[in-house]
Amino acid sequence: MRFSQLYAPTLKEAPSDAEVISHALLYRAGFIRKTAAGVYSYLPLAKRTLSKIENIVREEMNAIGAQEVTMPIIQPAELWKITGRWEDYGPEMMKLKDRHDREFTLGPTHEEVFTQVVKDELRSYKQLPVFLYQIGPKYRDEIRPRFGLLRAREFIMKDGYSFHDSQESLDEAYEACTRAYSNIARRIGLHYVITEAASGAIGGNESHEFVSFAPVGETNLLRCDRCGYSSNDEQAPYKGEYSKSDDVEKALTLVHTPNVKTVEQVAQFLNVKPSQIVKSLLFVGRNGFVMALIQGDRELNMEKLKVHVNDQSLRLAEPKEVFEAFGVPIGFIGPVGVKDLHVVADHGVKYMKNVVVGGMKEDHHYINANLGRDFTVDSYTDLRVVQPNDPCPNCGAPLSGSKGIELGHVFKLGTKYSKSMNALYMDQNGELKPFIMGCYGWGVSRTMAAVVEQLHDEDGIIWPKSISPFEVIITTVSMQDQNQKALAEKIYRDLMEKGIEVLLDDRELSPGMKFKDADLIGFPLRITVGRALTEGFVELKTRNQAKPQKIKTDGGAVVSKTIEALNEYDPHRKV
RNA sequence: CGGGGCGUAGCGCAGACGGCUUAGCGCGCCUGCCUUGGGAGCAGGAGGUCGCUGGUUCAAGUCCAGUCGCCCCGACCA
Repeated sequence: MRFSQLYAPTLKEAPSDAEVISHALLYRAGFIRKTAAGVYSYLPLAKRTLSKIENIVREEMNAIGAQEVTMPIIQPAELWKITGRWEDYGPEMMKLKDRHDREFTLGPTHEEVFTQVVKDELRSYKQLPVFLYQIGPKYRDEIRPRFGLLRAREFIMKDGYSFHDSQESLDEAYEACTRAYSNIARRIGLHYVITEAASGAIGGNESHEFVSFAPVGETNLLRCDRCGYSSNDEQAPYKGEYSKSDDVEKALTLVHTPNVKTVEQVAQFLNVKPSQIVKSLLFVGRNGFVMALIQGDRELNMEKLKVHVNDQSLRLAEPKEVFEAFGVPIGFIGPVGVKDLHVVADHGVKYMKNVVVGGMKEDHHYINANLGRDFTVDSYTDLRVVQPNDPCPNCGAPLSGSKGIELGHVFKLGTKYSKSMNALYMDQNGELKPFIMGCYGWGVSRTMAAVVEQLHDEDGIIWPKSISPFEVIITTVSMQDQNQKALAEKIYRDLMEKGIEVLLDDRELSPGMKFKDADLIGFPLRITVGRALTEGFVELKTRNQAKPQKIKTDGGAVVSKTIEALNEYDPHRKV
């Protein structure tokens, strides 16, 4: 490819809305343009990189016996109503209607469609297991798209689904996919970790995430340096101590706390520690309100609550809803005197005495409230978000925290979808049984951004060889110089003959602009044909190398040195 | 969806209190000359219904209302 013919509009300045480095660099380097909020167009450079990522994913999936298919993006609402996810997934789905007013969604994920396609054809255990996958666009109407490709409303994903007649068979596919994902991350050149994760709205009982390290990531990682445990903070169980109070129960008292709403404000106003307050949060689910109680200095893990009450549609209640139902602003909600309300508490609440809670009356809180005497709890569970320095659930050592980007997610779904969709096969004993299913996602477009987050410097992107749009760029310093021009052309042809993907910068531009573009786009290797040619040399420089090496132009060394440099190239290393 | 903010040339921005006449600046773009090792220089030039609709006014990018779009913060997940 010749740069003069390449559509790669590079920019000196980043657009003002680019918040994160991957967004700014992919934009400036001419990979992407924004079409709408959270919707991006992929230009030729991006298309090349995305294709390479897709091919790596494809090769690894094929290698474990998964078969590629393409399922429709448009899916009928009925399919989603069968499994109840039209409501559960609800607001996050892009919905549309056809001319007959029939409802559809642009697929955010494809469990229903895959199960539907398979259920009438796979009837015997002899036909199992089957593992299918596809690579294509997905649509999620995010509350707030942001961070460019990292949180888009339209994105490219590989999603796979496996169907089994036994847990052991599912375990095998799950293991295989985990290996495949490790290969993918390794071949792309990402630094990552595999963590235990929450399964969220996808459902199921076991789940792991592949998370690449990045400070802008939205996944909170918890890791144990002693035993190697790692987890998403949505999943990690709290295995620490609960502080137990032996204080004598004092008299319940309603106190005036004007305009004092948050835990911090209450603590300050009443001169108590946040750990002496019980935070009361109201959620709305399909059976109405649920009140959750947790010690004031701890964050509540909504995933844990959803699992505990077995309602994935659970969400934090709007202040308006709360006021309409209870006549109290959210800052003053509390468990004392509530009736006909499902109350769930964190284990820690059991051991607290003389706590501060909302007064269920505007501008009032109770002090010295005590469990059993003043309020009751229907059930207890672990509701805490585990934080750095909490003990490791495995070995008890303090956990450390870091941020990451979720790229891959594997789930053991079990029979959630096959049961509700009546997807049955016949086993050896002639019994009809629901498929045991697994589900495996990998974010392809997100991977491109995640790589940029890990591999860049002040000049631009530093692509790993495996997914760089081109492996080599040849920079012709002066297009007026016929010797330079001719040699650049020759190297260009020689490298292409060896199957190397090379871009020839044959533009009539000042050398500065060519160098800047090359660094910005981030090709692994640059061959400069310039002034050194008068002494019979060209220069060879990897993207992360400070100083170029000079190569004699005669004797075919250029091609061999190029191949050598590409093979040794490690984008993570600064040279 | 709630809160905050922004919409002026392809990009980044300036145009306070209502009036500098013809709405500017930098980058980019076009033409010519010159230049060719880190986003060169000189000269000339093109490009705007000031997001849209309505209102106030002798006069509106500028004030008001509505609307659309976008961005940021807020419990989202590939």
